[in-house]
Amino acid sequence: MSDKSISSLSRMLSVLDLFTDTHAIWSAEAIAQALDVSVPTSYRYVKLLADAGLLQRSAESQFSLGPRIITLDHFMRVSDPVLQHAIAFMQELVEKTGFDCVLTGLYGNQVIDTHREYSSNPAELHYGRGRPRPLFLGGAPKVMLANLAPHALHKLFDQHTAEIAQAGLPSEWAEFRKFYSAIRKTGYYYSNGELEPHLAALAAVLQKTDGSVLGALSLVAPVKRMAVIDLPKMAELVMRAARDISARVS
Amino acid sequence: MSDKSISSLSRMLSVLDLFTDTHAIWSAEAIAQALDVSVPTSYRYVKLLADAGLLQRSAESQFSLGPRIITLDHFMRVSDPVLQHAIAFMQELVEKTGFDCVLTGLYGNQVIDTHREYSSNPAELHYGRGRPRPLFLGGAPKVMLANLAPHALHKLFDQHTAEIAQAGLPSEWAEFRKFYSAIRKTGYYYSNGELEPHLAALAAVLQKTDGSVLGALSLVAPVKRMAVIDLPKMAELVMRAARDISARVS
DNA sequence: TACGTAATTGTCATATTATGATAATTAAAA
DNA sequence: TTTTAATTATCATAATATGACAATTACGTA
Repeated sequence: MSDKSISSLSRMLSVLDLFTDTHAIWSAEAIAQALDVSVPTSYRYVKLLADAGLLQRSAESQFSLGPRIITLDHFMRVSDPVLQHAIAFMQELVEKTGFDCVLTGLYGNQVIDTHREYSSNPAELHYGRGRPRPLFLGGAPKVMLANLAPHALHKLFDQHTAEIAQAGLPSEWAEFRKFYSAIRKTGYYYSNGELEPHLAALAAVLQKTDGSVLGALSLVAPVKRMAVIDLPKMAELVMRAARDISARVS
Repeated sequence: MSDKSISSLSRMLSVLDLFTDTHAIWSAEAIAQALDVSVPTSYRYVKLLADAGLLQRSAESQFSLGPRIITLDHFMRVSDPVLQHAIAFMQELVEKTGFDCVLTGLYGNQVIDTHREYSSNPAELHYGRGRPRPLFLGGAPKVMLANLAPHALHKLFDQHTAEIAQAGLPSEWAEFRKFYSAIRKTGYYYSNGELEPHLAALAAVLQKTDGSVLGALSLVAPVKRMAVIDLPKMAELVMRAARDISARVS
């Protein structure tokens, strides 16, 4: 690590990291400052990225993320086998329960929702696809981590000490492992107000026949609507759908 | 132009161009061939792009588009003012008409659908966000081009002679211009089976107060369901929504 | 329209680093 | 294990990315 001369290639790519939901527009000059490169170089980066469609000129000598991202995301969706097979089952779950249904993926250390089927009255003014989520809060990450190979889980444990403590999870590896092991045995996880105070979710894992994690399937609803729900029955529904999807993908 | 030594930066970015909906998975070796670089270099590219999250390792020493694209797309959606304001109006249109409602954007020479509100029985097993669309077919591109500054339209005319001919549009600039001018005056365009034989669409333009094009708003439905539709009334609905959205954005 | 300012692109010498050939290592398969 | 393929490391060299500076273009204002 240290500061082993960053390659220009990755430096150019790091321009994209600047663009977030809260800071969606950057000037060439601001980019130059942020990356510690000269202004002409910043313009060069921006030009190349814009030619590739990853950035676009916005009003007033500002730049924002470009249309190619939308297209690439489209390609991902139409060629994602999990998504392909999951949608029908998700729609069915929504119909049966009246709750929102969410599909989540685990990419390295990143948990991202990849699809959401909305009920007629969605649980909230929704985030939808692409929202980055914390690794240790909420149902979907729980069931995915619970089904990871032990060494993979241990790696995450070592890398995220602070986050783990903050989420109120055991700081001892043995305890930590037991916690997730229990979830795996249960087969689902019910999260009550963990990610957002007013929302509850019930999640089950999607996995290939070899046991590797494909993602997670969740039903999401306002906490107060959960009062009258038969949790085991709902869990059975979600787990069956998760198994069916998993089977289709394999 | 000619073959003025392509920079390594853009060559690396061109890796992304290889990934499409029909060819979503590439090996490092295939990439090396496609870009005409050595295999080690191909691995270098792939590694950098994967570190940035734009690619990810797929099974069996293959690579596919990565999770960062999903996140970036998410950022685009939550920070896109047109999308923000359009959704409510689109939902209302769907409710009133029972047809699907589509939001489209024009990015340089690219027409891309950016959002779709589905009716209870969607017009087709849908493409949704991100589908790249032809420039000269269908309603949305028509109304957007019709409201471009003349010089911008002329530029497109010069660059796409073949496509224009194939779409059955005038090959003379004067005629071509008149055609689009007429659409602009009408305020909307009704496309019957142009993009896909069984679909009809009615589109109106979204534009800023200075006249620049923001996008297009369309209602889409199967051709056969159009038999009983009062076209002028429907046009009025779409145009009003388009004006309302435009006003909000400005 | 012309002017003045900021934004953007071009030029060029130099240092940086991207590249291919080859070798070494790791991962997967048998 | 052995064998094969996949991936990374090494290193000399050619390629090119970079910054300083200048030139140009775009843009708002008088």
